[in-house]
Amino acid sequence: MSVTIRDIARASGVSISTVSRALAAPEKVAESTRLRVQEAARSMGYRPNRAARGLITGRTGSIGLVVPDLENPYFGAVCKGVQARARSAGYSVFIADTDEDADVEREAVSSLARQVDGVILCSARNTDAAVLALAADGPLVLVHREVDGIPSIAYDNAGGLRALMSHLVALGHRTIAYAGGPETSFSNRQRGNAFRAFTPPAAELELIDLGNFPPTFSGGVQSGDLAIASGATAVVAFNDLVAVGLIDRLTQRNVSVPGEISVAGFDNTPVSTLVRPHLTTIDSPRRQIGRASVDLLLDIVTGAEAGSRPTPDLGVELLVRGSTGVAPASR
Amino acid sequence: MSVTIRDIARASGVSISTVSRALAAPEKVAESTRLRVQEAARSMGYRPNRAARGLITGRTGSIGLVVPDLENPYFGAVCKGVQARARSAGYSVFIADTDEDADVEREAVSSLARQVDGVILCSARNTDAAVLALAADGPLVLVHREVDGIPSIAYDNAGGLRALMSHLVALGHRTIAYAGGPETSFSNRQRGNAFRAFTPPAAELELIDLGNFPPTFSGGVQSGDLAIASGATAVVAFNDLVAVGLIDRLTQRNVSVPGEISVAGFDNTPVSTLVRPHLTTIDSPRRQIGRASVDLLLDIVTGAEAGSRPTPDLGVELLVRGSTGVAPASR
DNA sequence: ACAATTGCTGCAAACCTTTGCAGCGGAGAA
DNA sequence: TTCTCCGCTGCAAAGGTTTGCAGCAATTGT
Repeated sequence: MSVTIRDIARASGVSISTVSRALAAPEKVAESTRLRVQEAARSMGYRPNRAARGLITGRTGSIGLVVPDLENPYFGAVCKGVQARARSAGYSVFIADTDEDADVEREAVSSLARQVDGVILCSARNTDAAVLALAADGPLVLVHREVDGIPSIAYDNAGGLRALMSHLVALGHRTIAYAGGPETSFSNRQRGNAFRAFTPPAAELELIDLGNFPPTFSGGVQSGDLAIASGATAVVAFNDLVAVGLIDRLTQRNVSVPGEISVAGFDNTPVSTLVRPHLTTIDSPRRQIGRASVDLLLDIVTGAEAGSRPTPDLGVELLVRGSTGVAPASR
Repeated sequence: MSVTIRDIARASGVSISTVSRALAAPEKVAESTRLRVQEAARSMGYRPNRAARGLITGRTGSIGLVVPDLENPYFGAVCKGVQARARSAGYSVFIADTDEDADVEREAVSSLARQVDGVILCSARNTDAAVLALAADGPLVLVHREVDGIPSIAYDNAGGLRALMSHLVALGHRTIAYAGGPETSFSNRQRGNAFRAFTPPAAELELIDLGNFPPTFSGGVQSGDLAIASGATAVVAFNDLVAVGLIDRLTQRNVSVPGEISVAGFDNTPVSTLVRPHLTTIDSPRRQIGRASVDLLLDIVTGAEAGSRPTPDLGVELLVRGSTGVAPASR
């Protein structure tokens, strides 16, 4: 069928062990032999059988990635980062979409765990206990979620939110509302906590919590009327999509953005510059998150000593665009 | 380390062959034995070693999926469809993102081909010859692309375009422009050809080709000024993103949509209802495409006789929304 | 010239599962 | 009772690769 190490051994007149070494550990083989073998392998189009290799090494050369929703460009970007980094490290990646379902998520992680070297779990929908149980199936790295004892990658949600708040306060806003995401979302908890804990340098500030909304356009629409009723002059939305929905509703009700109410989003997804006004938002380094999670996972898998790799800078950045402006003198 | 078939054999007092059969071909084993073995396997948490199984069966239980851009929700949706169907058939899926690069695409397909049972290649960026060469590496199914001799899945681009054109003509438009996508895109060729070939039942029609644009928001912006200059009262864009960029530019130039110019997109991506006016567009059955491509691939892999499965209905649907309206009496 | 060392290479086992073949025992038929 | 057949089970080989160990030859040191 396909060409094996044995065919190459025959063609180049050496044993299969030598072929194996010539390809995998070139320094253990005399240069002349190595060249001969490598040339034979090349010309015969040899590709190692990963199943056979995996059988003996116990490693598969692939990793698993579990995300809640592939159709969401946010996770698409994370996937791209994971993808790219894994490829350059010689790994392939299994991707599983859970449709935001905790059961599917558990099933996906545990079935993947048996056939990969490690799993990256993105925005876990499960409880801490369930996640902990999943970690028993094999190396696991969490993204956008922290659970005691499991390595994870996250960016500075709180810092981003504070930057946004400072920006709004500087524009003169004194009554600011937060349109939250799903109650169970780790990121939402971080953002919400940072919001409630925000204390400006000097000014008196009224903070209003509008409640929890689905992290979607229609979630934003829902929050729109509450935002108007609240009397806030600025609203921070859980993410860009919610912000866009919110703006849509405000516009429908003839409330001008940012003239009467400023709106800001989170994540700098592509949609943020597709709408008018363009969205002020926090840019989260999604691809970098993907890359960093692969690095972390592979360090664990290959047993690299902790801290051998510098912690990547996963800083966030405030992008000021048209949807935020100076607070109206009065409403 | 982990529990193998051998451990179960010992625990249940049978040979490893019997265990293997009890789990894989239950009818070949006496019921009492089967129950005993299955219970042991369950309680010991046995999971078959896929590498070992793959080594002997020559099958991996996984498929590969190669897409141009995971961050594009269009492909995200296709991935979801592939994903879901593969899972229910007991397959896992490797996903590779090529960043729209033909070289990366070839590399991805051929490296994946060695470790999966078959590959689904979405919107191939390569030439026909290169795609044909890739098909030699193993079972290959094409999506959104047709190459002689390679099985493929596509939906009715031309039919969708014609439905759109009829809609516009019915609204009184007599000068219609097409803002094309990338020259190398198969879908764009299909849509463009259908556009140029369109012949309405009765009316005199002027068709204008605005040229090729990147399939992005800024591609749409680029086409905006050309659209205005062309004198067309309606523009069909290559896809939703181009349509949104186009509308954005028209709005900036104080051309009202659909008052002065109607705009329509393609694909019904989520963005089509995020903007105002909502986009009239052609809904393409993305998830269904993903599912159908898995079905086709697995039929090939498992050697099912051709035609054993009914051809799925991958019809498209015209969604009329706010961005198209009656043609202005004059401009 | 001999011993010790070093650098390469080959042998063979191991990884876990599937599967063709043969053997065993029991049931039914003659 | 004896033969046949059948259902169930076990043996053993096979699949491609890696790797510890041993062997071999050449080189270096004395």
